[in-house]
Amino acid sequence: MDELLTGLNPAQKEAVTYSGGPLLVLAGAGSGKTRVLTHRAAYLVASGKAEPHNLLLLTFTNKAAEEMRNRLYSLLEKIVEEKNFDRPFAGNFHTFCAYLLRREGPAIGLSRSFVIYDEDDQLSLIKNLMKKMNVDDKNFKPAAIRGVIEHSKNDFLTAEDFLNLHSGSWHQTVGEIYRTYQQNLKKIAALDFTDLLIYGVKLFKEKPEILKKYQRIYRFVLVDEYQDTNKAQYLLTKLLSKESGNLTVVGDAAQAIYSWRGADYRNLLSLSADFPKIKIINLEENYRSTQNILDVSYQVICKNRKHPVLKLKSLQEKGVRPVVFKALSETDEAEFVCEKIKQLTDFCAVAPAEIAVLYRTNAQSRVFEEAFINHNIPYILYGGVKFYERAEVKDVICLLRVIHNQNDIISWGRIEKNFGKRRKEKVKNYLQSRKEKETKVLIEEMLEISSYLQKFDKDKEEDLRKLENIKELLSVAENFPDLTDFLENVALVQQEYSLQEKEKRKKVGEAVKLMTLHASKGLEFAVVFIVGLEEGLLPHYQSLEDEERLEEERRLCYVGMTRAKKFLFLTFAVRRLYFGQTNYNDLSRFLEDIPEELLKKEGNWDEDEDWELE
DNA sequence: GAGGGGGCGGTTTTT
DNA sequence: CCGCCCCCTC
Repeated sequence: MDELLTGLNPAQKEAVTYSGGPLLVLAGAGSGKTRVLTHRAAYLVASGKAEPHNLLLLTFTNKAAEEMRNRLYSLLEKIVEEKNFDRPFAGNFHTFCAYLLRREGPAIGLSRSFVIYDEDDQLSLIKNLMKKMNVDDKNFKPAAIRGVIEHSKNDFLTAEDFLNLHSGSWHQTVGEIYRTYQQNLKKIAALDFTDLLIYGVKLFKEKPEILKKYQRIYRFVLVDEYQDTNKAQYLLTKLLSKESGNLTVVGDAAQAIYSWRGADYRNLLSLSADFPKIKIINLEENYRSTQNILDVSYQVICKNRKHPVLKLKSLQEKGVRPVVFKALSETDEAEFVCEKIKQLTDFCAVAPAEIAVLYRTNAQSRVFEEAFINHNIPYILYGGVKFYERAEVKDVICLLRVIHNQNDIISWGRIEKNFGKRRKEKVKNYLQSRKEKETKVLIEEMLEISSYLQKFDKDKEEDLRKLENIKELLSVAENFPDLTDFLENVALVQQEYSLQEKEKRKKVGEAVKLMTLHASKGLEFAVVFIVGLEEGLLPHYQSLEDEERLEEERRLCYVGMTRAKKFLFLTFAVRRLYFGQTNYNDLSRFLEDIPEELLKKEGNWDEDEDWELE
């Protein structure tokens, strides 16, 4: 038990051992927050307050969930073996809700064998409905409508609420689409991602006896990255822990960067109202960055007024001042980054793998890719199409989904479109005669009868990659012989199996990382370049008019800066070619917020050029 | 059913 | 400027 506390600082220790009910841990960047959460969970077990199955650990993303699970399981390994305990549930909200609804869904009228629709399926369904309803897709963009529907659902607004709330013909039409969309999901027995969460809440609200059952099982609810929860997730955690009061949440409002998809950092703050006796612990010791980096980051984030900001203290040395580089153009900027990388790797013993280039938009990556190729710098580009979203993979999955649920008209529609009418008929015939089989066998047989693979030309590199991906899918299927399990994993775990991903993994240890600021959350690097610090880019031009959104851009900048352990470079370009247009942007207001003496200027500054340009 | 051409849109992205 | 999506044609 004591080994769970060794190496923790006093605040961390207090958070791990606190036994008085609701607990809110405000954990700054690099302050060891996942460590606190997992150690607390393990401590509850070690001290005999809970058995592992009484714990429920939740977070938003698979990546974070996996990290959390691995760390916790290794902490619990010994005791689980000794006492023959089950391992606790540690996963993301959607997976938990899917588990819950497969079990208890019938109580609120759901089919146990519902399919889960992803964004692509949602769009197909919406387009499908719009055609039937004779709505033109010029004035009514399916993607926009999908967004509106999702937002409404996140706010627990039904189609009827939506129609009552908005007048205007555009909204009335969208409301009608929303209503039809929901009806169709019901008919198909499909749930979209948001449904998983809101039906989870609905279940608990409408069936108190079921809620009670789960409250008694999960006597300790622990949530990581609480600033990323949306309304439904907030309600879920609140409902589950209402009886026990044992809710532990960890988060940092200053790192909330996902409000555009429904996350609301105010959930972190409203907990105090819902649990008046909540204990609040601040983690302000930073193990990651030098004090110089933290000072610069603080100057940026402290301008935010709508949420508390922690003042972090570094446990590392003072370090060197972050550099601000003025580039003449976007190519000049990329050249500077290459030069610095060469210097750092050649003379400062920094490994390329320890370096990251972070940008606001994916479109900025191209220039860096070109420069890295020219300079022979190995790199990995993050972002791009996901394995399960690849056309060929999705096609095969649709074959399986119609086995699972023959009413799935969206999958049938896709099969007809991508396989042709004749092959679709063959698939239909096959379904009449099939027996229970393992997933892999099912795929093989269906590929055979639909002669799908013949679509591809082995001599074309592109097609070869697609065949490779299908092969990969087959080997995933080996791990999930049960079809329902397989489809659930496909929908919710979304692990990467693509060939590209394998190549990436091989390079991880030796290449510079290129990614968006969003993608960098939770990671750390010895050297960080934040590029394109310009008005219109960071902050992004679509955020300039709105105070809330500007604050989020500022948090995004802060998240990027606090990824850096030793060296931080901030760059901007006076002139930039972007989407084929030359722009002359002012330097970012976030840079102007930093007192000049905290930075070191490099690049094309004019003699005595004022820091404050405005 | 495939392949070419025109038009348009382009922030971030997880489940 | 690039890439995707849709539609048209053969």
